[in-house]
Amino acid sequence: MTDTADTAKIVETAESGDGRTRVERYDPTAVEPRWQARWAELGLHDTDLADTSRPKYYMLTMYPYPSGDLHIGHWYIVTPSDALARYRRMHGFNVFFPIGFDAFGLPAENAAIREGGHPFTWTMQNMENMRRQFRTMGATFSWKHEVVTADPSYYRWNQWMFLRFLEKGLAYRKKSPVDWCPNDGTLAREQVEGADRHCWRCGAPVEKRDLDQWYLRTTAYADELLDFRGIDWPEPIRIQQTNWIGRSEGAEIDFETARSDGHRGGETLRVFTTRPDTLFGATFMVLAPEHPLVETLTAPEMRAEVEAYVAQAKRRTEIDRLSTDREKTGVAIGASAINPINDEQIPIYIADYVLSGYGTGAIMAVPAHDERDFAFAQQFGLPIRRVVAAPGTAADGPMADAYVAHTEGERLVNSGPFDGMSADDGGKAIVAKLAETGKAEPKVTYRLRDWLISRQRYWGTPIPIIYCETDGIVPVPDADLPVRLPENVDYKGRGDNPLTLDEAFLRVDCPRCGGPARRETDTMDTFVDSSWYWFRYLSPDDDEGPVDRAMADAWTPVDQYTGGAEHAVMHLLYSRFWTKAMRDCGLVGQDEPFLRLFNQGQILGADGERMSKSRGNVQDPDELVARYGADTVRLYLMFMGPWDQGGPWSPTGIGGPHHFLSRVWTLTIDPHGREPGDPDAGNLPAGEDVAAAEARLRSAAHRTLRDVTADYEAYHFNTMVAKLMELSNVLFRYRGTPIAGGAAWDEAIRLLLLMLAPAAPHITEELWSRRAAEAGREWSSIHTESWPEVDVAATAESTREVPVQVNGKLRDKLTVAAAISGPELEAAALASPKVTAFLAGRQPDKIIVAGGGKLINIVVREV
RNA sequence: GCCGAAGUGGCGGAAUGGCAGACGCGACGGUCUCAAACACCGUUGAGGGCAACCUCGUAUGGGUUCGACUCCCAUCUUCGGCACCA
Repeated sequence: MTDTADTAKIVETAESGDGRTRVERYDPTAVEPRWQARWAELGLHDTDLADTSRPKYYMLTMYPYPSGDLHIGHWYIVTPSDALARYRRMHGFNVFFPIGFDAFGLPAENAAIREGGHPFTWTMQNMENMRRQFRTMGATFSWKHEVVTADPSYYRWNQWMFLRFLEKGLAYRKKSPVDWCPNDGTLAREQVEGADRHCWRCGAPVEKRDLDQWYLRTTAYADELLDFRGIDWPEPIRIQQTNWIGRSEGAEIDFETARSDGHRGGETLRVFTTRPDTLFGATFMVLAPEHPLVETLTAPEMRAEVEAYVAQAKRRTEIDRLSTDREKTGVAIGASAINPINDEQIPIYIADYVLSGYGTGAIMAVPAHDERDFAFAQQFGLPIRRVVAAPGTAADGPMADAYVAHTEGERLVNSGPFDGMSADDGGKAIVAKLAETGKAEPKVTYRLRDWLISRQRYWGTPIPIIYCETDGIVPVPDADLPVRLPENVDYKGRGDNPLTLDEAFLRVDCPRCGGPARRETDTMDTFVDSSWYWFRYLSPDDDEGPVDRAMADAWTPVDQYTGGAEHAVMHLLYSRFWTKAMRDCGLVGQDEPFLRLFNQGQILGADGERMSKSRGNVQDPDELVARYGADTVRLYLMFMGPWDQGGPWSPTGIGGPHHFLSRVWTLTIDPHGREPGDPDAGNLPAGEDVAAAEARLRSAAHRTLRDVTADYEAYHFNTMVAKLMELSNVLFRYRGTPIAGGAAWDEAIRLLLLMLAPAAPHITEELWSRRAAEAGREWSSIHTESWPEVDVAATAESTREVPVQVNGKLRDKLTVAAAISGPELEAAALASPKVTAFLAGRQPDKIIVAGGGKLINIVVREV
């Protein structure tokens, strides 16, 4: 890859009348498009996936939703990722850095309903605009591997894999409630507004409606998903996923309902508890309002009240129901249960703090040892009986709070034959006792629920299922895939799914009996698309299967995945699940999708809110690129702060990086220039001769290289840029002096450009080409260079500064030989006049030489 | 509410047990200029002092340590997620 044809000549510097040199100024608009075109022409970023001569590196960023325009948040994700991709290439890796679009989803439908267009058109136009904007960044995406999830060649494989999961028993159908508007059909969470829960479009009150829907069995992998061995993920994400999965060990225990007026008793009520040791403390029982036995158990005189409560609970959100802050509500249903361990009769309540989807939807309430049960018991005047006592605590007597935590030496009390056992042993013994008669068994439950993938919407992957009157649920045969979305749809300005009205789509012959049948009209959650897209980048046009196994084996797992922490428990967990499910279908040979994860922060609008068109707080990068150039915008985004932090967007300060790049430009093309304003211009610093100055410059350059390399590795881009600025400041100090343009200077410039190249690819490429031209070398891209090596010898220093503290307060700084010994350092510190003044004749009690002589602290008793 | 994260100059931030405020923005002063812009050099946490210097200071209150922005406990505030936004 060599070429000299359009390499610019170094610009002549001319003396102007005022004695100042006039050099060509840094003009990114002239430089950037030229190099972008050149890189594209040379195919610099099109990864050859078949090349095995170099080690592979799969660099992935979360693909964008084509919302319309790229905003500065997209740049914030991509810019450092691109810098890393370039950095890894300089280390000899064959880097794959693909891009695509998460093209299905709600906003496209909203636009279609609002504007009367088609989600397809809206999405395609947005993608075209975003592709253009991505190109102005100079990102090294491998465009020829692009994936668009709304394309039948992609979603076909969602359908195909769904059918494999169905065969494996990983997909199933179940009734479950949705938020329903009579005019606009199923509503998403964000489409339900206000405390009274009304439809965002038409304002109608939102109802719950039970629909038959498709689930994926994520819970089958719950234990495996808790195992993070072999992947290097941030601890907060691992903790969040662990808590989300929420593994609880405990027991299921059967209570029988008691005979009473109008009720014969004898039904089994199974509860799940993590605290079987507290069974003697169960003073009432609580069912979820949705529990199937509520209907049969409710006493006639309670029926009206219970039904009203059930209706009210249905309208509450889960967050609201689980709030421990809210006053406890509930209703006694007029029935009792019998505690199997002591035959005690306890009343049955329904309350919305018990959820039907967790455990068995019923609990034994132990107010003495559970905070929510305690609050409920207080509210309803129910007995609170202590059954676990910490050492020194009386077995009886009033309790001000639930005793939940465990204490060393605690014992069961008020628990009949189990009194005196530890909570742990007692729980096991109680379960074992009941297990003899089949009334209890040890059980593990999870907070994690199976994944509901059915969506009552048009703009998604059709679920490939046919309903036949004789054959029931019939999968679409593989040969008939993809089930395509019909193109002509009419939303009629409403939110419900137009597929349900499309006769041509709906009517189909049953693949088994040939009789009349009906297609499933639900489509898949868009999280299905994003659960495996990185495999498809490797073989986007493959029509034999979803993944090319050989490619997947060679290139996955992904080495580095970058995206927002807001995806901690959904997308990132679904992707892990999907990979494991694919593995179990024999499609891939790995357990985990992403080896290393990094969560970059989120750029908010200037108002501190999430950027969105409706808020009008979106920062358009095009404007900034036109004004400062892509390199400045890239550098500013990296310099703003730590990458994992994000924060409100403010362009204040973008002048800093621009200024820095201008200085790099000036240093490279005009080393001998001088500016007025510096009284020392042209002179070496006092006390330095040429040799000392060159040694100092080399030392600065190689220290910078050492530190910048560490910062790239640790993704500390803000300090990386700061260190390059420091080096440029050092170089500016030597500009116009006798060492400017010499060997040490030239080496420092070379290192500076190489270190800056991944972050600011255009200006470095331009300056690199000019240096080549000046030296009469043939051009080759700076982006094909190797990362330079640190000269450790050059970084050594003969003296260093040691802070001296007295009682932890800084009192002096000593300049000492770098190789000074500990005792010598102590002696020097004690000899310091400032130190002796503070000691005022007192003998030091202790002298601490910290960090191998990095700091000295003299401790002396205060008088 | 529950789970996770973050609070440091006028502003973005640096320092992850050892010199608080690197680097940059802004502001102020200067050089250059007829002038302005650009560029370049310098000053810039607060308070006190002529000065050398001193005191205070990392959301708040406590603790551990020779030494705490950093570790522990409690509190406050802000942000992300809570299963149909992506």
